[in-house]
Amino acid sequence: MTSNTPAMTDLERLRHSTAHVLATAILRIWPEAQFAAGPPVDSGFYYDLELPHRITPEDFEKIEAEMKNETKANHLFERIVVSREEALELGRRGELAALGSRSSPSRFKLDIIEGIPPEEEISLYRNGSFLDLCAGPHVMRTGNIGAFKLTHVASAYYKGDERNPQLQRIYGTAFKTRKELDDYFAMLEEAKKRDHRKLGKELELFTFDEDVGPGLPLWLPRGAALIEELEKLAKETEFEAGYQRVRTVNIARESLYLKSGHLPYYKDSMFPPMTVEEKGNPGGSTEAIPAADRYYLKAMNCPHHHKIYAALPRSYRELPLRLAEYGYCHRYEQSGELFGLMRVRSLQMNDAHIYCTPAQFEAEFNAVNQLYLNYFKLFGIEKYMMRFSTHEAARLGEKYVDEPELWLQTEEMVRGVLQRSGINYVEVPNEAAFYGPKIDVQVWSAIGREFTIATNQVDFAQPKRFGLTYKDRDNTEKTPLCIHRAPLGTHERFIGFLIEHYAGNFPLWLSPEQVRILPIGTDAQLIEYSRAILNELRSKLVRAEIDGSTDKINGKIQRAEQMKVHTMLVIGRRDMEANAVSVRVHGQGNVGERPRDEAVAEILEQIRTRRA
RNA sequence: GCCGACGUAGCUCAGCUGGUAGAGCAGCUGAUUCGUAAUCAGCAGGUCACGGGUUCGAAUCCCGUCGUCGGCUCCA
Repeated sequence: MTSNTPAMTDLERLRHSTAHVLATAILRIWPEAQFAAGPPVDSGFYYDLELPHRITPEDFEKIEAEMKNETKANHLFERIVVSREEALELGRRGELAALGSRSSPSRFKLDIIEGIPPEEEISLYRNGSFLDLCAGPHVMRTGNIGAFKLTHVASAYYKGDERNPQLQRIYGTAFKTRKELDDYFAMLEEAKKRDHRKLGKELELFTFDEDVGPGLPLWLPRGAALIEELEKLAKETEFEAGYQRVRTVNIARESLYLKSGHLPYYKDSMFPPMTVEEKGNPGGSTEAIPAADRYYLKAMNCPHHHKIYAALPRSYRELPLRLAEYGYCHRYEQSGELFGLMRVRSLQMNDAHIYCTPAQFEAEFNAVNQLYLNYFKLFGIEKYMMRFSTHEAARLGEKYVDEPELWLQTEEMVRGVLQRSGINYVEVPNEAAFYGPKIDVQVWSAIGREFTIATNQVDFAQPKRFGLTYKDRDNTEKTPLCIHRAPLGTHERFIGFLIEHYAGNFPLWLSPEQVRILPIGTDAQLIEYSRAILNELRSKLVRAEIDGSTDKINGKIQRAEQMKVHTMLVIGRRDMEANAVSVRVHGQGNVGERPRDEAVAEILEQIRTRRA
């Protein structure tokens, strides 16, 4: 609210105005409330405030009633331009974000005024007796706000800095019409059904257990099937693209992470080390052995991969060298950050490191971006955004390795790749990895949450730290560039995303249970026929099951549908006699009788081509 | 990590202002020849997250711990 009239959509304008109405209502009930910022957000608006009374959802009704009074009064939103001195004076008298003069100054508003650049105009908005520091814009009158509702309370640090006081943040949403508001809440209800945590439980994909630990998912057989399919996809794709697979261990000595530079930059995100005392020598030698050593659980694969690079002398002829691994990493995320599968402490990354010469960089970096696009096409992901994160010169040596020229040089290379390939991207300063600039890919889950699903990072720092070199054409040793990439992110987050993306209705190739055979009745001959089909499918590596329960056929169908089994083969006497099966597809219902061989062939083809 | 809310059978949930727990589904047993979204009956299943405290008495009140969720900072 401190910049010049920012561009706002009509809906944002309406919601921002609702935030003012919210503040008006709160002051009617709690006149001592102090307000900070109240902007519109994607799903509505919020206003941050400081108040001794803890606002709970039970207070919402009362607050909404006051808000209603304010919209009924249909006050004009009046814009008033003041001088900096006038604004400060009003703030000192407590008249900003207030209904009139108060004993205590409007402390947050005063602080906000301090932050407004001197050349910028300072504006206030008044609706009825409520006056607030605000850049606007607003709707004409409070009565123009069609329908609103408060949704939840949360806490937030002032200006998002944990050293600042914690404020109460009240969230709400608003629309032009009642119907749009109702539709919005109906949509939220629908979205809840897609929540990967709910579906993960219902479809028996994964579980968390207190004894195992927070943020450490256990994959049930049906979830593990999803993992295996993704790995198969990645292995095939990467093999074709010239990657080589490697395998590395889960722990390493402290010295590895000191060398990589992770420890100073990344320590907070790693599990604390374990101290190992080497006792004696199994070989029986009496020679002294280093006493104690600290080992860390690996939080990333790169240092291990660098060691694999270093294991052999490298020639320019071998480059680009692409080392890939689906390694397990462990990161000590803050407890408050954990969120279903989307934010966990143990993760399996679709990781690879590409070592290349500067001349090869553009082609390699671009190939990785293209890999993303191919994957997105396969999964039908249409909405995504590439974020190009760069360094901040002021934080060299602290957040970023102190190599000013290399930063500028590699950032320019990445920018060039992006521009020449015509990919849509946004550039965000001060968000790079400590070792180089990067591209993150953001996607939106069905619930509307934004996630970083993939990453493509340049690393000019670690190869040097590890002393990685290659013998170039001119017989000199040179340091390669390294690209860290994870197009499918981690299994945990990617599968969490896919669950919501498909609402649990996976395409056949991914489906945890691809086919379920449902015999009608328990006739011995029929069971034998059904089992023969089951065995045939399994011999072709199809994840097929048979429902051998004594339920009636409707009951069997119900259970299979509830588990979202992709293809159901209903088999009765009629089918058996015709050497056929009746095919039912989840989401489509009965698609009719098919000759057995044809039905099997069709299933295999659909899996082979990973058809949606 | 910080602020707040929540934590009852495998799952979804009931249990009012304290009087030592209930349903449906799933599970088990038995019966049921059933053609495209639930066949019937019986049985079994809970130290009400964990640990303290208040009380004659606590799933219900208080404190602590753990976990989950909504946010804040952070990230794949």
